[in-house]
Amino acid sequence: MARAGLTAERLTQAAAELADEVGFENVTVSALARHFGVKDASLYSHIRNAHDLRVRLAVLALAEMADRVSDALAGRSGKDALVAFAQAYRSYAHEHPGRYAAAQMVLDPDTAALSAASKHAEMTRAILRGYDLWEPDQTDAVRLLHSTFHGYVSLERAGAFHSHPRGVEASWTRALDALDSLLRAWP
Amino acid sequence: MARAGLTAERLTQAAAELADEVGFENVTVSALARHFGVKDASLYSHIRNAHDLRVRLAVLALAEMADRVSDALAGRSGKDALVAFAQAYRSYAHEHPGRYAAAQMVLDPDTAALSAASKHAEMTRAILRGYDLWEPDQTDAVRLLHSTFHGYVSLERAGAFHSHPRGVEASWTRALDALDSLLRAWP
DNA sequence: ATGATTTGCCTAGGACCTCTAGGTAAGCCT
DNA sequence: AGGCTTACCTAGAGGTCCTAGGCAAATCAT
Repeated sequence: MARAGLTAERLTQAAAELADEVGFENVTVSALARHFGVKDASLYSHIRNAHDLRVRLAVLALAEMADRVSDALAGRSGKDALVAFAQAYRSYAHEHPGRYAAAQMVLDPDTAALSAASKHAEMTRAILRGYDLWEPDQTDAVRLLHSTFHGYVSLERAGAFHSHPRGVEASWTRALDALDSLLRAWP
Repeated sequence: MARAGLTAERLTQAAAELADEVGFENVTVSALARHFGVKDASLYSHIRNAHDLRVRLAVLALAEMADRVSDALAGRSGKDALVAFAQAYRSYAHEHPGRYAAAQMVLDPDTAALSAASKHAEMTRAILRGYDLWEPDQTDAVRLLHSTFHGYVSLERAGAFHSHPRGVEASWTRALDALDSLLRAWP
């Protein structure tokens, strides 16, 4: 009997691919075991339980997003940075719907602190260096940007914008224009 | 043996209460059957399956939200309407977290069309009558507002804002100010 | 190389959820 | 009171989650 060579990392990676294929809610211990050709019980020496698996997946997704956004942001500032951030964020969500859904999990504070979630807020803050904003306006703006990006992507995926013919892409571009002008003239 | 007097409506209502208590993902056919003191199988003459139950719950939540927002909007315009809409939306999400989560379900196009989801976009559009916006800017603005409201509430519930001491309430108020000024000077 | 230890995957099995098929009895109608 | 509809039942199959305990493969010590 050859061993499958399972590790928590390989399981998490496979779970991420599975999530993008069949949706985050269908990432189950059983499905993952089937994928590796082993029995369900075999996974429990690598992961604590199903929730643990999903948390690991969420942490992976958060790290990947942070990397992408970080790359996109390099060497840019002002509106250039804003648009680059937004595109990187949205394209990740489109390419990896399952991982993106995982990244929205409610993590307990300890896990969240260790994850790349904090890096995210930090990078949003970096965008604002190109604008004339200082605390506490900066924090308010970070929250507004994050909310809008997440909200847009999540409504888009839920099909909330299909009822109207206006192109989703066009509205997105206009939203970024609007946010840019808002940041330049913060009330 | 007295009958429990189940109907699809009573089941949906109970499911809504259950969702707010234990979370949308824990609304199961079994839990609902336990609540009424009947066997699981008894529910299947009223609902088609577990997914059907959740869809009914989502439709209920969408209708409730539409009612609330509609009430809040009555007789207001401009920033007054914007703030009223936003407060109604956010307070519903806070008071009924389980139903709000249900309302985010991806509904198939037919169900979505029949539900109050369309009424939602229509009302957002009503806000904009107080501002000087016309198509296609109006649609873009509707999408931006909806995204921001949903994004803020959903990140707030996920605990994304806890990492920073700045009050979540203060940022929300500032976000509404910002959106108002954005709508008044749409680029 | 051989024996000892660790560790990866196994079987067995319990608890819970979903859903179908078919049966019994409660309530309504005439 | 008899008949019809329908609300709820029992029985049971199949899936997911997870624990306990066992065997064997890989790794390490001698």
